[in-house]
Amino acid sequence: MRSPYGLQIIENCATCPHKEDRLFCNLAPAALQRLTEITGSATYPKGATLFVEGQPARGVFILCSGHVKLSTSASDGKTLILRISEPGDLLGLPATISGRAYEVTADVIEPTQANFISRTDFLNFLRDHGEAAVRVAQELSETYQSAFAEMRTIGLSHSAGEKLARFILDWGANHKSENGSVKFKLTLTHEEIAQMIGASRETVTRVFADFKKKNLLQIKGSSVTIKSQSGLERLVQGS
Amino acid sequence: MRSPYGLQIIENCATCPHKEDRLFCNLAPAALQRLTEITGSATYPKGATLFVEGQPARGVFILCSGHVKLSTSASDGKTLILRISEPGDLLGLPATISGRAYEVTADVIEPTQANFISRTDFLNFLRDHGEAAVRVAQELSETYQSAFAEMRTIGLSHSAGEKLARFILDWGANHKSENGSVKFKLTLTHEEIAQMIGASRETVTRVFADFKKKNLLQIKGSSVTIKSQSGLERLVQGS
DNA sequence: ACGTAATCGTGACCTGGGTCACGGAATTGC
DNA sequence: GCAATTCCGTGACCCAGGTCACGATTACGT
Repeated sequence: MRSPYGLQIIENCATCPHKEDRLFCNLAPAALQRLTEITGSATYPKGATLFVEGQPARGVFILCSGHVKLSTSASDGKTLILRISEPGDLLGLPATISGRAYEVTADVIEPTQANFISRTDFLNFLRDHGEAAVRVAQELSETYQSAFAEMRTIGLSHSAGEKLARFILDWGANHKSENGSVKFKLTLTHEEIAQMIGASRETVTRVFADFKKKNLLQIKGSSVTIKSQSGLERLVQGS
Repeated sequence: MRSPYGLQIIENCATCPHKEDRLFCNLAPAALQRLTEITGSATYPKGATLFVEGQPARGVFILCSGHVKLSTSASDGKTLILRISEPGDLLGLPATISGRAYEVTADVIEPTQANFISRTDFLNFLRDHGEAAVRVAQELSETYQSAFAEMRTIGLSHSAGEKLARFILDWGANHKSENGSVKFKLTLTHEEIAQMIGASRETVTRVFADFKKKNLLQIKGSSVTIKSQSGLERLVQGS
């Protein structure tokens, strides 16, 4: 079965590749059963928007495949990208739980399949299954702590070079490729990277050029190779 | 009964003035009973530290009275103050739930009474009382969303003036005093304010002077009066 | 009250990086 | 495979605000 966007559909959670390592795995069978009953699945093309910052929370999305960009933007149009979500992530959790508005905007950046659970269904489910509620609290705590780490690197304003180095190291760690050497595809535009580290597009270009000149990185098209992990790490720690 | 620091001690949660509006109020009596069993109380002098960023989480603190400063700091010594906690707040919740290290440092800035619940006791309590777990998830979500709002104002770097204006409006909103006009005590040093908005001490001084000159504020010692709410609000919204 | 330490006020200076303005390279769409 | 768009690279300019330096004030301990 294929979606309109050439996306392989994952039939249900039992066969989902993220079954093992994610939030609601080893719950009691009854809980799992209930969960599948209240879950609806859908696919989205690149460019679709799951929800928008400020919109009242409708419910949570569980990312099955594809990538989604979470961002927030100021009145003057400036945008800050907070995270690129991976399959297995829950989107819109804090807003759904607290009942406030979504605090970020979620844009699909590549064809994506996601499950949806409405707010009321989800809250009832949690109330009936304490174990799941604790799991959710844990997930929230972790989200909080990473958002927080993010915030530190932006807030305690390091230089643009430091922030970019940190970003590359993080990205490399999550997108390790095969052969041992740290080489990966960086599918974001300079503009997007700029928005992730809180800098301008031009600065990103310049710092990349600088890193290349200093032999910290090698860049060919969208593929990046880290030539000197230690060099980047040295940049990250203050001074 | 008085503590060594001249602090009025609150005997137990039943008589606590925050009983009504806080996290674990209208729980089932059994849950409340269990909660008091696992809660220990203590008082702390100004300057004491409840926990330090990076330390493994021991448990949560419930602030009964006094104020606690939550901050994080970078290797180069720069500090970012995230929040001044008020009585009724839970401190160290995300770290305690997730089992990771405390993500902030909590320093007592005025004599304080706080209750403590150890991590294992707390987790067991949550598992046994699903309703409380949902409550905790809500609290986490809200903490997350405010931290997040904080992050936006710092990250989408507005000018120092904008950030200070926003800070003053927020502070004023939470510390409204009597007579209708917005006048309040600002018990923080310029240094601390600087750390809250991510600026240097001198800049804070200068912007304050500027606001005073523009008749937005009136400052006498540590008491601040907002002369033109609308003027400040105009500064806040971009451009 | 008095000395010490912490805070505040202000000027001079300097720089990181934002902004503007292009032209060239690379994708994308038809 | 050609046009249109989007992205990348780079120079010129500039300014908000960080840093340093130092003196004036205020708060605090004993």
